[in-house]
Amino acid sequence: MSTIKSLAPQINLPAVEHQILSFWETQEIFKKTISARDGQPNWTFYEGPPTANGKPGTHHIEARVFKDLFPRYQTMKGNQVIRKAGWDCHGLPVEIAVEKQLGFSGKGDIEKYGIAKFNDQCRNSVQEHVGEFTAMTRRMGFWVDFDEAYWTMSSEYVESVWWSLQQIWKKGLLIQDYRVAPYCPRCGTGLSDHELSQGYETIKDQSVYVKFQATSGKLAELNASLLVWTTTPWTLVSNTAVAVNPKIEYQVIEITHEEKTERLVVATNLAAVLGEERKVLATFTGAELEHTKYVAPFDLVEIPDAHYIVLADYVTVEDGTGLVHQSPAFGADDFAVCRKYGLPIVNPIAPDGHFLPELNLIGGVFFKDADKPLIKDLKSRSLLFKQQQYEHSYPHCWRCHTALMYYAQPSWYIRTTEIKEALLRENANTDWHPETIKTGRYGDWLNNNIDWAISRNRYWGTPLPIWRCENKHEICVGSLAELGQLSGTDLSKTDPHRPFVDDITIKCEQCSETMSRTPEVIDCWFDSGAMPFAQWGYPHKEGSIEKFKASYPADFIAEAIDQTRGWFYTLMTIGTLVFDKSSYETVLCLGHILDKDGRKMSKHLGNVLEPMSLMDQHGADAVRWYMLAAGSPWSARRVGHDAITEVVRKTLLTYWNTVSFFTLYAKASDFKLTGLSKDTSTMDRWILSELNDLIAKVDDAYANYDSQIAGSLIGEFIDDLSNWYVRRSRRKFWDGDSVVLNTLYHCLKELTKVMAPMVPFITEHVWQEMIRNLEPTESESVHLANFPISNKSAIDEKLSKSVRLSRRLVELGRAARAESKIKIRQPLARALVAASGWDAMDHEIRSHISDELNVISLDEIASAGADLVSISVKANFRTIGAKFGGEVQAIAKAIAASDHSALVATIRTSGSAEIALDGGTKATIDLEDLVITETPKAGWSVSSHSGESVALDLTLTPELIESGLVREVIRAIQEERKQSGFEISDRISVRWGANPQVTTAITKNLEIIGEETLATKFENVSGKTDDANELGLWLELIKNS
RNA sequence: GGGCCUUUAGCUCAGCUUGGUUAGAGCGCUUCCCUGAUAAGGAAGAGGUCAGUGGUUCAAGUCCACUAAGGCCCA
Repeated sequence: MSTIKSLAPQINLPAVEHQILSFWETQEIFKKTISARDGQPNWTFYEGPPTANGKPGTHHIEARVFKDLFPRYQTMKGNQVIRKAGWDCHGLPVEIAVEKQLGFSGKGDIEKYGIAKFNDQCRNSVQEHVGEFTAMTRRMGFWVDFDEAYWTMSSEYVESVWWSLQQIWKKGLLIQDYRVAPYCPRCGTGLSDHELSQGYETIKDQSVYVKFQATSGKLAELNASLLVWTTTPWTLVSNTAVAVNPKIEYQVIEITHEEKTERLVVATNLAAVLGEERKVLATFTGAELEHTKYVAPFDLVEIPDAHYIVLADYVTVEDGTGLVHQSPAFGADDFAVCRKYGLPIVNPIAPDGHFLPELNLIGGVFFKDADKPLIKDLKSRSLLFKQQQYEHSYPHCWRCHTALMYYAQPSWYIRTTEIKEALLRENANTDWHPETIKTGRYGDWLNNNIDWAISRNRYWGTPLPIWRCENKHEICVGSLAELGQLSGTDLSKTDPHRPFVDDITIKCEQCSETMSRTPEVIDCWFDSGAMPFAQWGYPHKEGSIEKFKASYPADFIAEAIDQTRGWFYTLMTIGTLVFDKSSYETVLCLGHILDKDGRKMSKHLGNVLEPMSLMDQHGADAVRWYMLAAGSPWSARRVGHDAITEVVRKTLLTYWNTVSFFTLYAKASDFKLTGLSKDTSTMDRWILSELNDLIAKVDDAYANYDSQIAGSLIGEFIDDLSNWYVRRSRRKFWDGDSVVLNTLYHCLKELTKVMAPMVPFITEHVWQEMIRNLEPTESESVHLANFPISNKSAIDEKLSKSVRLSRRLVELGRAARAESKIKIRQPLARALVAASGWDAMDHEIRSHISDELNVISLDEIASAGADLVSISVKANFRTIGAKFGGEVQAIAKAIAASDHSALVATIRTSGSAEIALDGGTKATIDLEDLVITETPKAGWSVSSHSGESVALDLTLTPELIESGLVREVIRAIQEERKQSGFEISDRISVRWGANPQVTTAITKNLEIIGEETLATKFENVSGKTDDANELGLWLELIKNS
């Protein structure tokens, strides 16, 4: 027979959490939550693998809290939720970290060092950081299976990725093309669009207006020059053409500039750049200017058959001159236009970002540094019309902050534009939280979809499995086994990374030439987007096909908003490319975590909250609750210590103290668990109604991925339970009433289960210390329990409303008390109440009001008689506005001017009343159109709000004063008991002395005082009043032995 | 340059979908009250031109337009 343990109200949450962590581990609770659901429906969650290239930050906790809550909830709902951890191992971030560590400054250093050794370092770096992520993940209580974690660098993962690339290649969607793409000259690699978006910085550049002398057609006859504006003077070296918009109007304008007469061509709408005084010599449409030849600004590189005007619709008159200089190697639009005209694509810049060394003037100069000498040269040849500083945001490498260049380069693309319709279809079927992302940010992105550049000229990544021969025959390999067969070697033990795969050659089936691997590795975003199948090694590994089929697509994924173009996109796209179906059905898209001042957390600002110490200071539950329930998960939120402390105080400790309270009194009264009693009070019925309502609503909120609503509902219930149910039932707990103890126990048990997915530690602690203690046959862990089922028949909406009204009336009464300056300990004879809903309020609820306000009787205000009550009335604009529209002000005025008592009397007897308006018209109003406030006329303390009033009769009789004194005495003795450190059930003897008035009160009420304070003996020590309190009372308590 | 979001008390945020006449809550501050579970609870007070301007309406924090500041995303 277990006896109940009394749990101290003080609790060290972080310390408890460490105990719980070791309990979970030794008992393998996580594994049991999964094996217990064998044979039950799968609920699939995909873990988006963090890149293990640095220490985890507090923002990593955010997504992981949500990734834990819903799987825990679904498990409690009876589903099997398999959770594989994952690590994103490849990619530039890892390479950069290693480069830094080794003090490298570019690709040359890596190749000198050796790719094999470098990649080894990358592998080590990943393993090192994974340790820190694992520790943080464990500490926060995020349950994922680390033993079965997938690593994107493992052979089976890489082979699976190869297989998917082969599928895409077979569909003709994996191709090599020249494209102008953002390129980091330092890293020596192109960047994908989702990488690009992370690195915009605002910088100042020199923008220049340059004159190109026309040499053919009408413009040459007019001796005019094209005026061209550019923010990238270095691209003028490879100027190939000038684009105009065929529909825009252009003018030849004569001006005097720097004491010379010049004739310049600009778009009519932008002619203002030439100054105020200008003479228009001719007007052309852009279309008329096509093929006009001109003299190129520089003659440093040879560009044959070029330098004429071309037409392009993208040219606008928003800035510049309406004539756009074309340098096809360095601009995507330029490239497309020049290709259309069959113009050559000439690139004078080497892959390291420096101009080719053999060039005059700027040979060997870094592209960004070439602007100055080039501008100087233009000036010396009088080709520079004007230059000015231009501030704009320009893309930089997101890792090394080097200014990027748009650069024509051979690159491998996945033709995602070919499957745009399918992507839009899949997106339409996806359940986004919040919903706006679907058609907003993400939908826009899909609508403007461009082909995915997936190759990287780097080292540490999944090698692109394409082999080619001299004659451009190519083959895409889907596994090491296949590669071994083609190359005629046993590769089963080969690491499928560079440089090992680079050495493997194949004999071309078509021409017998040697095929070697194309040198690129792939975008690591492809790796993570392939995890739905690659995590199982699909389709090569044994059993992977079944496992994949059972877990595709995911029911649920969750990440922060920056993944819209990252993982959310690659996951959906690869799924659609390979299986014609998106990889997930529901996606929760979270806002970012900011510091307490609303700034992004970053190392260089020094405002990063270190997650481990945050959790060790406040507890992981507190951090979890904050992330889940404070503010909207989808908007950016600030995190600071104060906000988390509040969670502890308000929610977690209030919950814990209610538990502690229960155990204290359950122990004191030798509690027997009997289940819910049929013989309950209104208060019991009320809290059980609230409980069942809570269960239903939280169930709903969790099912809809709304942790914020779940959190606020739970918070309200904890407040109801602790600050109303327990507070109002205190007397019964003191008496050891089995009904209230069982009701409270039931509420706490169900509440614990409802809260468990959000705050798994403290609920587990309560489960072990209280529930398993009383019910040893209950499940081993709260996380193995089923989610409670709401008993809908117990929900009593009317009762709930009635209790809410009673609590509002208590508030009003307390305000009236404060106003009157009469302490609550002093009983009053009577309070009068005016409120709709009072009639329906049951006797017990009314008694709680009189108890709280310490008044002997409580009556409806009408019973006080008409002469005692004054009535005031206001228009209820909401109903009157709906009924009368424009007349509302006139009616309100008429109501205000009417005899309020008479108006109310009429409506109360006949249901409606006619009131006359200023213009002679009449309006019929009824009770709902009025806000009635009834207050007593004199000798009362009154408080009113929204038509509800409580009035206190302030008359004090000698009897009332005496019982006030008795209450003071009881309170003083209780305080003294507490001070003396007595147990709540200790019996005591009281030695006392007091002034005559108090002495009379005490001697007349010894029995009551004794009952309340557990005092069995009283001894009046007369004359002992030297150190009496303000009441004139002296006390000494002795514990009975 | 384009799109989206935010702007309400000293601080953190509700309220806006569905417009209604005293704009709420928490934290912090002051005074007081209650209390044999509580690190809690309650009342009162100080603290708001609901970013600004204009419009729609009998009535705007709420709807519309524009502007500003901040943020995010794209170019």
